Amino acid sequence: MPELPEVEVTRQSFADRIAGARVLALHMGKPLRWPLGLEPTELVGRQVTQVRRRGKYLLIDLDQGLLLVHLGMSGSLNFDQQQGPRGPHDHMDLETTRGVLRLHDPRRFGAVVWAPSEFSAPAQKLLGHLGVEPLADSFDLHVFCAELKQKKAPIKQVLLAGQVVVGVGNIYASEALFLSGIRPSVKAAQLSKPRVAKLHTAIREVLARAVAKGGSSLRDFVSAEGKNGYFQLEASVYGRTGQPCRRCATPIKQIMQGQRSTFFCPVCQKY
DNA sequence: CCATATACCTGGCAGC
DNA sequence: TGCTGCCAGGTATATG
Repeated sequence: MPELPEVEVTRQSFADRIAGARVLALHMGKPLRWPLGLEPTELVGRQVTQVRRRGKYLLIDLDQGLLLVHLGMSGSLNFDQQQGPRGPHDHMDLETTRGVLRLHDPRRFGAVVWAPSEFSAPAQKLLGHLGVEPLADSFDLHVFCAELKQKKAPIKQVLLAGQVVVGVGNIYASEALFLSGIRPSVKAAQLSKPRVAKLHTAIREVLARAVAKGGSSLRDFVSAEGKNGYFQLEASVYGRTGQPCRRCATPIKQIMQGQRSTFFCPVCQKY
């Protein structure tokens, strides 16, 4: 489900409300991708100081240590004063003095991992190799260009890998490549500087616009406030196999790259 | 080190 | 109606 925009929208929907809360209890459901890494009772009494995001990870900072939360493919967070009874797919309840943060994740590709600091081994195992934040000023065109020059894999897969730039998942990779007129199968190193400049702009625009619109609602995404997003209503290529390109009316093509579907317009994306 | 395949898990849907 | 197979927003890990 969640790419950078959905994770960021989720963060914004509860960060201010949970900041300052004290942990009353932590209940975990079925096993997630990785074990929590400490006894849940150890967290009782700790204070939530802030909620940050790094790539698709949420960092819930406590006055001592932090929780790394990943939504995987099907996860969503809900923060409310009172929650109903836990369902079969609710795998974390973080009870605090301000409300309960609940993780709902049917496929359980998500994770909640405790780390003593963001620089500790358990945190760095997950965060250490991540690329630059696309919406930050540090996403520099010239650095981006230089990094792509060293990658001979197809540009779509380089974007998805997250080692150059984070947060671009399967939906937004296809969308950004359409906006910049790039064929997803082109090797990253082959892209011209002007073309990379278009891609750099497209990534920022598509992600920022999706955040502003509340994320995508393919299937079941909802923010922690229960609102759903509207981005899918205007996807240019994602999920539009065979439908006419919005710009030139040519049928959108679908191919497989690294076991993942890619969507593109064969006429508008030639570079 | 690099690029690609695999594994994790459940639900929804198309096709028979 | 009910079964089967395939597909789904991610990414660490294994494999070549």
